[in-house]
Amino acid sequence: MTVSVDDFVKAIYKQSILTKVDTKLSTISELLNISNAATTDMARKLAQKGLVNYTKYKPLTLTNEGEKLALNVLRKHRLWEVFLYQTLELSLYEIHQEAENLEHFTSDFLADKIEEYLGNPETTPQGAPIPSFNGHINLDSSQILLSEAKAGEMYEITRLSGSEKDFLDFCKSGGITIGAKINVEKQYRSGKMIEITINKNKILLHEDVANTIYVRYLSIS
Amino acid sequence: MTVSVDDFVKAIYKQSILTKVDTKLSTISELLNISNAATTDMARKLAQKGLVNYTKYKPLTLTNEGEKLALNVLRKHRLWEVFLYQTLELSLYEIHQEAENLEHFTSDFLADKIEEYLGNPETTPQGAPIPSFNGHINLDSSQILLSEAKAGEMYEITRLSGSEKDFLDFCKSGGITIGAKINVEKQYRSGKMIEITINKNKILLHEDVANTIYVRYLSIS
DNA sequence: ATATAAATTTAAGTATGCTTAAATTTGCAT
DNA sequence: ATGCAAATTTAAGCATACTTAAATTTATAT
Repeated sequence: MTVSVDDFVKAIYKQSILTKVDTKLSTISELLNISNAATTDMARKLAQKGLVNYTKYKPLTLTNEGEKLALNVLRKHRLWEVFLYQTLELSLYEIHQEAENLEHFTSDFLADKIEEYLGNPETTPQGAPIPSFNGHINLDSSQILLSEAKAGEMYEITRLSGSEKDFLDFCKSGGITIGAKINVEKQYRSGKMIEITINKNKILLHEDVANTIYVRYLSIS
Repeated sequence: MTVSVDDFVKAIYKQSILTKVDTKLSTISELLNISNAATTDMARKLAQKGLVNYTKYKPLTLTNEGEKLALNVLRKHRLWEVFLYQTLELSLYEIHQEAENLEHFTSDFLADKIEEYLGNPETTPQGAPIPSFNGHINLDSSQILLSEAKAGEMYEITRLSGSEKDFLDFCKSGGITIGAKINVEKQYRSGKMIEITINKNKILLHEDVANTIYVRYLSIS
């Protein structure tokens, strides 16, 4: 498969698990930064190849085959992230950038070797689950988006799914790291903001940010 | 740069240091397994980009810029080879295959990190010198091709430059490894063969094979 | 129900990196 | 020096992965 095909199925996959609504063609165009015409083109080609279900004017979904490919690419991406973080000590931002390139040119054989070397890690340093070689992925249902957390309750941060430098720098400086305990102080629904405290520090987050942070409910605070 | 461009300048570079004669266009076509028409096309495009010196019907050479690019790609290739061999314990054949893909998608930044992690290795497991980040390469003049070695003299194997599975398997099973001491028994110039002994074992090699093995002269045998 | 806005598709065109076939140039042998 | 073979270039064409602009379909609001 080509880089474009990998990225295409990966985009549909990520979008489909992120939001439960159907994946609009234009959403994929935006994610991949290509025109709608190019997306239509690709959708037709990949339908032909049996990777995408495509009917004119309808949302895009992956076939089983397409999902398998997406998970395979995601697996390689995430194994590289763990490796680059643990072994070569790159930053959270750097590992994403490098893995984005390496994922497309990593054989299944090499991915297995990396996985073995790392001791079969379950998640990346950002807390993302790593699909197994056979396409299984651990979608932990106890994790919810921070934007969906209840005010007055305590949670543990389990995953930072954003990959932008600003986001990761902000999280680091604010103590928003995997495993950190937080209190959700208030949800400003109309303002699309959420107020949390970490180690007595108040932090106000916009929904866009809270939508890329996953947490797990801690019953007793 | 694209994969094709990387491979093109790499092919010219390798060819130019391997043989001292001018690099024919058709040689590059063969090495890259593309048509002469495609090579002509690429040569014109890369001349335009300042990477290749190209005049119709004349041999191909690299500009300084082109050589720098070739050495940069070679550096990444060879750093990956060391890494895959030492850290992930792949075979000599496997490391070449994987590095061939990874080399094109490795940032200078990542290459530096790998180099640092490995402790600034001088050569690959096959004995090939690793160019430095600034494009310097240690072309050890004390090394000669086995095919040019003198009968009756003793040599040390310093490099296996072939990358085919059969070649590497043959070398391994015959004890032809980096650092091994050999005696050159006879040069069958007309038959393009050479007879050597390693650990009392006689081995007869064809010129094609002897041309991918580098040795260093050992004065006292 | 229907106009209109939004989303999507179609059409035409571009760059890259190839192909094969035909034309041309170069170099070597006599 | 010339004529032929080998090497190279030109020409025409193809697939991929895009672009913009125009046409069409779908969804929404009144």
